[in-house]
Amino acid sequence: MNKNQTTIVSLLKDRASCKGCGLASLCLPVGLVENDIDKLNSIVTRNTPYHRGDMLYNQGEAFSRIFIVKSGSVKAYYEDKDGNEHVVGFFLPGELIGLEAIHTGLHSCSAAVLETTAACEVPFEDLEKLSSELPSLQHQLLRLLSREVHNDCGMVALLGNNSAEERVAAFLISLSSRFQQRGLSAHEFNLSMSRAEIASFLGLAVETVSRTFSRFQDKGLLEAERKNIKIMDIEALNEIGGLCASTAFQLGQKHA
Amino acid sequence: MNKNQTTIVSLLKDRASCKGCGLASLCLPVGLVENDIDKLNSIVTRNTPYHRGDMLYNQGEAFSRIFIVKSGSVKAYYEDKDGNEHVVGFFLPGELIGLEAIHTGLHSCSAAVLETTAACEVPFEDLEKLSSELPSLQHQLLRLLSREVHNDCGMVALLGNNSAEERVAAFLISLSSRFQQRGLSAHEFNLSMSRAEIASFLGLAVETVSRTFSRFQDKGLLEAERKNIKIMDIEALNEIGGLCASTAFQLGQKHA
DNA sequence: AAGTTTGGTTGATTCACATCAATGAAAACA
DNA sequence: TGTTTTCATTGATGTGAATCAACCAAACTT
Repeated sequence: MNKNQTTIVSLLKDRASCKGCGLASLCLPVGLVENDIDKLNSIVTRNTPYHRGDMLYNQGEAFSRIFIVKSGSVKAYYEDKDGNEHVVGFFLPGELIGLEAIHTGLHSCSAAVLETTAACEVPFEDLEKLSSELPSLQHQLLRLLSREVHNDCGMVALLGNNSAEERVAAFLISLSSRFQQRGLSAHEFNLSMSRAEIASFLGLAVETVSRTFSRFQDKGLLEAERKNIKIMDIEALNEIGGLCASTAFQLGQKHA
Repeated sequence: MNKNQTTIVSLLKDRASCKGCGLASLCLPVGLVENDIDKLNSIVTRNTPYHRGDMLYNQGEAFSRIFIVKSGSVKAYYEDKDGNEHVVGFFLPGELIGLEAIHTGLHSCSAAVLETTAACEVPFEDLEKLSSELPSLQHQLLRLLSREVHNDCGMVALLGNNSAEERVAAFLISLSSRFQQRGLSAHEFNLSMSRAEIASFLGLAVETVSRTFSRFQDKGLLEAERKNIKIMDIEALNEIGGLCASTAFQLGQKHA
């Protein structure tokens, strides 16, 4: 094996480990030294890719592990007694899924994959154990849980106080800024979720979401061609939806 | 000092420490052995009582410590750019306040006391440090953060999908069960928050909350005499509001 | 390539809740 | 004790978004 081959092999290894992961700056490794990242890596499983409709876990299931989106996207939802689905969150790369279940030990919602998605899996017991050995990891885990609380507070504020236009604008702003954080375009992106899923998440009817998209398009704020969204006037959208939940809540990091 | 006096003194000491606190089974000490509770106790400050309107912290303030309600109650809210107040949560004894701020290091909302209230104060740095020494404490801290996520998810579901009647019923059920958990009556209690604060939290107008109370009263589900609430038919209320956010979310522990 | 299904858009109608307005009753204050 | 202020209730009216309904365009079938 010559030197070049060694380099390639080790690069490939890195790509498939926490160390080489491009999301490390958003995820659990934040603040960890290289040696500790290796320890974290040793408790992480990388599954074969999931496809649209695949479930990470189901409502009612026992909690044993958290998932982290590596690429693709995931929705969290629960089914009510009539079997209606209610979306409570969307997850993008670097975001942790399943945190709501630590408390009771049971998942209170289901997590379904929205498109071809890679995810890391971390047994929670192992994560807890390692966290008590590595203060930095404990710190980041607490921060990520807090991020979730923060974002959910923002959603409560949004759903409690804002109009359909404000909700949709806030949703688009949120996605845009999260894509940007991940090195993607803030101005053009594809939605992995349907209008119905957006509507469910925002507490609106599908028709209202559709009409709001059309109205924004008429005003020249964006161009929506099915799943493809081009944001033309991000300032104006921000004006409508960005500040309504106030500067206090940047719904930036996770859902909405 | 005779033996009786010694006993009384140590009892009083206990009352003012985590060890003797009646809320220990809901709060951070869960799962800790006596010796570890003492360590926890050593980083907790018990402030002189707060009064209605006093602030625990203000939106925008730097985060340094969490609060835990010992008696009384607290609301969390944020002010939008127009100065309107939006309630995002109510906290009862044993519930942790300020968790949303760990992530950014800044409080994204304000916390105001609703009635004469005692609260414990825990410097977060100390709590983190102690948590990495005591795995049980780390575990409970994670559980309490997760409880918050869980409850907020429930609120998102409630606000996104349910009618005014369902929201008010769910709110009352939630309070009722939380009072019961704390050894108080599930059937009769006093609201520490105004109708306007309830309305803000539930994303409704004051008038709608008031009318809904009246309608419930007409149906014989409850008797509301200003702040005093007597629940007459908890089953029926559960039927309206309890199951709507499904069995998945018991909004029981924290905020409505 | 025609038929079927699914997802999205648009229009017409309805309704639940917000808003506006007035009144009453309890605290708060002088 | 009267006055002011605040909070809760109830009624009348208006409206934003849900619902109902039709249609269109992709995407999937065979």
